[in-house]
Amino acid sequence: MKTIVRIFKALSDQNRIRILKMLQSRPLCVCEITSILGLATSTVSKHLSILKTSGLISDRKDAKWVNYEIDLNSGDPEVDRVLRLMRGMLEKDEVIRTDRKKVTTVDRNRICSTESS
Amino acid sequence: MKTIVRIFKALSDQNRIRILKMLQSRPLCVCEITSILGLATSTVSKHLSILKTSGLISDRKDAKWVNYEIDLNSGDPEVDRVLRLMRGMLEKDEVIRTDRKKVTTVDRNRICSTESS
DNA sequence: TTTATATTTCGTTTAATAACGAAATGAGGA
DNA sequence: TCCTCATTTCGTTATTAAACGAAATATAAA
Repeated sequence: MKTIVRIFKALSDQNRIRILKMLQSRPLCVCEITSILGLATSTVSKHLSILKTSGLISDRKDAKWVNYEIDLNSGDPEVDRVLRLMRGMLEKDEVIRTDRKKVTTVDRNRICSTESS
Repeated sequence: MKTIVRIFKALSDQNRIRILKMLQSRPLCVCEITSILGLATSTVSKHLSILKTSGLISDRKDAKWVNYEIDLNSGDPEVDRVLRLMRGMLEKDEVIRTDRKKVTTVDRNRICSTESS
């Protein structure tokens, strides 16, 4: 039960839903997500840790970046069910659509470092 | 998007999940739910209003009671999807199982009024 | 119309959450 | 080793949420 509540809590925030929907396109690093959401890095990092604790996503080191990705084969059938649900949701939402476009054009080598947006 | 966030917020509380799972058995009035959860009436009423605002449940007056029930054919496909998801979830959870048992034996004519549990 | 009772609303308190900037961590490259 | 830079953690602040009891509503019965 605690697991399920944790999953729904993870999804009960607009920014975390946006992150999850972005990750459906491809794995992203913290700074890419930060530049799309327009939040502080520390805030995004916190959102990602909440999603990770819920089991919906996982992280993987890649050179100096940490890539976050949707955790398929998490082993938890409840997580899989929710991830399938999220696949079909919000596909026509305007916020999600523009986030998706940004995901295709964002370049971590430009975006990150000292520069902004 | 706001609708979806509202739905997940509604489900991000253990007591509200318990209520929703109870309502899968049959419609219940506020005092029946109150006696099973062991919370104050006003608290349960608030939980029910949150679930209702999310579109997951609806209420119907019946004599001096207000029956709450799962809102099938809500018209909203996202609500239907989530309700279907919840159907298959937590079926083996201990808390949910004991709640279900209590639902079958609870009698609003005895439970309500001045008496407790 | 009065009384009883089921439910909602109000006001308050306490706990949880989201946001930020600054400082700490940790891994790669010079 | 030392520096750089992406990320996390820490400390703080402001907002939201959950709980309660008391008071207000509303409906049935007397």
